[in-house]
Formats: sequence, C-alpha cells, structure tokens
Amino acid sequence: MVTSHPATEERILEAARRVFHRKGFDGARMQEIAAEAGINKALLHYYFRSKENLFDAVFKEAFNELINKIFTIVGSELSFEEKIRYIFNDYIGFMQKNPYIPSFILNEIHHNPARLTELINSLPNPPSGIFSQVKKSLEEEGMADIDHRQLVINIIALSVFPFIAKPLIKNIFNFSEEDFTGFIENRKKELPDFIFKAIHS
Amino acid sequence: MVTSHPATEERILEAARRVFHRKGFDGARMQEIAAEAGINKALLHYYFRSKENLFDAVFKEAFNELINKIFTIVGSELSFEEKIRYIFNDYIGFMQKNPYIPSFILNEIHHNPARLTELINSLPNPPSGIFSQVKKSLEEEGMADIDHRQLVINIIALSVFPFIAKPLIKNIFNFSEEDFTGFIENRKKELPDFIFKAIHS
DNA sequence: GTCTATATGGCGATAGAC
DNA sequence: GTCTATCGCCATATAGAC
Repeated sequence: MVTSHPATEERILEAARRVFHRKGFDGARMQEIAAEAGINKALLHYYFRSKENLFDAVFKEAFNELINKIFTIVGSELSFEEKIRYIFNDYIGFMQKNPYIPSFILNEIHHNPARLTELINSLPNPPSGIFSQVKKSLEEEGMADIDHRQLVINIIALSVFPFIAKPLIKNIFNFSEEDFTGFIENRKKELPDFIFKAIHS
Repeated sequence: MVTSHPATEERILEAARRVFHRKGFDGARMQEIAAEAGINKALLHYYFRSKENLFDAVFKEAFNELINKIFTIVGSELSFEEKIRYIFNDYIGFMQKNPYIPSFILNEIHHNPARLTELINSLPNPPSGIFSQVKKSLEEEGMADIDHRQLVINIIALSVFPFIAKPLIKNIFNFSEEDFTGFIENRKKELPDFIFKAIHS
C-alpha cells in the first residue's frame, strides 16, 4: 500500500473511484479499473492485494467525505438557522460535484453491516455527541418539542434523495440535464425556508 | 413464460424476488435462486431463457407496485389534505412490508435508463397528467406559489429515505430493530403536519 | 417438465520474466 | 515496479436423458 511510486497508486485509486462509484462492488471489474488507470490487472494486485482491499479504500474515503461534510456543519459553532442554510447549500453542492457518491454509499451499506459499524466508530466526532448538541440547540431555540433525530433525517432526506432518484426524476418530469440542474438549484434556495416553516409553531 | 404448470413459475418468481431485491442484478446468482425455489438451474432457464429476462420480470413488478401505489393516491379524488395523509400512511406502510424494494429500484434504475423510460411510458396513468392534477389541487387550495414538483419530491424523499438509509440510521442512533420500527411509526404520525406547516403561509 | 452433466467464457488472483 | 501468461474457479447457459 505504501510505495516509492505514489503516482501509480493514486492513478489506481482515481480509476477505482470512477468504476466502483458507478457500478458498485459486484458490478465493478478489476480489468476495467486497470484499463482506466492505464495499467494491467497484475499491478492492481501488486498495490492492493485484492478487489476487496481496493474497494475498502474507496468506500472508506467516500463514506468519510459524505458523513464528515454534514457532521462538521452540524457540530460547528454556527447558529441553528445558519447550520440549516449551510447544510442545504454545501451538502447539496458537494453532491452536485460528486453525484455518484450518495447512491454508492447507500447501496453498499446494505452489504456489509460490520464494516459500517467499524467506520462509524472510527469517526473523528462520535455521532452521539453531535446529536446531543443538536438537541441542545433545539432547546435553546425553544423548539424542544420536536424530535431532533426526526429533524436530522428529514434534512438529510431532502438533500440526498434527488441525487439517488435522479434518473427517475428526469424521466417523470421530462427533464433535460439542464432542467435537473435548475431543479436542484431551486431546492438549495427553497429548502431552508421549507424547514423553518415546518418546525416553527 | 406461459406454461401448463404455473406453480413452478410462481415459485421461481418468489425466489427471484427474494434474491434480486436483496442483492441486485450483479450480486444475485442463478444457483441461489434455484435453491430458494427448490429446483435446479436448468429449470430456471427453461422458464425464463436468461438471467436478464428473469430480472426484468422482477424489476417491472416491483417498479409498478412502488410507482402505482403513490400515483393511485395522488390521482384519486381525495382532498389535498387526505392525499398527504394517505401517502405517508399507506406508502410508508407498503415499504414496511417490502423493505428491500426502495433500495432495489433506486439502485437498478441507474444501470439501464432505456428500460426505465419504457416502463414509465407503459404506466396506466401518465405522470404528466398526475402532476398537472397536483398543480391544479395546489391552486385550488390557494398555494399556487409553491412548485408542485418540488413538493412531490419532498414528500417522496421524506417517505422513502429512511428505508434506503436504514443500516446507517440504526448505527448512528444506536437503534435496535424495535427502535427503528418505532421511529418509522412516529414518522407516519408526524410527517403530515410537518408538510402542512411547511407549505401553508 | 425436470433432471444431470457439460460447454463456454470471464473473473480474481498468482507466477515468473524483465 | 511493471509486464505477459496462466491458473483455478465459478458464473450463465445449453445438451440430452428421462
């Protein structure tokens, strides 16, 4: 895994990202990753002993990016309202730049629950701490009656779902790629107020 | 596909559902489906010529169930408020009974966009008609200012997402299976008011 | 219709030369 | 470190007996 020729390892990882993100573990082929990286299969195994190892590196990286992105905002010192606005703007923005990651993660977490537990346990900030902080924020805002966990899931659902369902959305609304981009840009603007109205009595 | 022994074909389909829903096309094995159905691989090919054919039958069925469920409610003669309540109650209820279908559909639609277009075109009620009806409902309720397409996606996102992200949710909240069930039951109760508050000015 | 046996190809992984 | 060649296995699919 550590070598005197980092350029090759990084090229393998880039190729592996492209292929695994799109096709998942079962659909990906070592031959395709090798071709994308401009090398041959044998060299893949020289750097990362097995398909599973290579996949783990890619999965871990994507998972941490996706989770830390949101946990960093939630766990920051911003006001409650600012946090909501930042999440919708930055989190959706991240997925616009990495449109395959949400489906990739949400699909692969079903296949290996043990790895998921391990990854969550090794996060820099434990989720339990983040969530008790959310709860405290809500109490300070005088909204102690709403379940903070339901709210967190609602916010993530509204952010992530359009990217998971993109092909379906494009089809049922007859959206071009530009239409879809516009639809997402509108969400960034409209979702914060949607949430504020929903939670303020 | 049509035969004098329907019991076998139905047993194959039941087995194929169980395996494909959980593992997707790439992860499923014809051997496993045969074993689940209590027959051998050769007989699978006798009834459904290829893995792809068998998968298509399973996919089409799940897709139509998932889409028609919601389109039937949306296109019904219920009042706007009733529709919202029915969607959250019945749609979430359907997914509680079929927890693998949302992930299955949302994952596989990425792999064959052509089949998706075909399936949508063959729906009993065309989506465009359903959505113009939603728009009309909103105008009658004096809520013409909100984008009906954004609202539809929000409602579906809030319903579907917890099932797609179930392993993640259980992990980060330290939920047992019973905790998760309770969490979903609470959503059924709370989501209608969440939406009503969000859209009423 | 249902089985056993087998064809055929592709996959992950390794051996060994350079 | 990087390559070519190949092993061993397992997948889908078919042939052919009953």
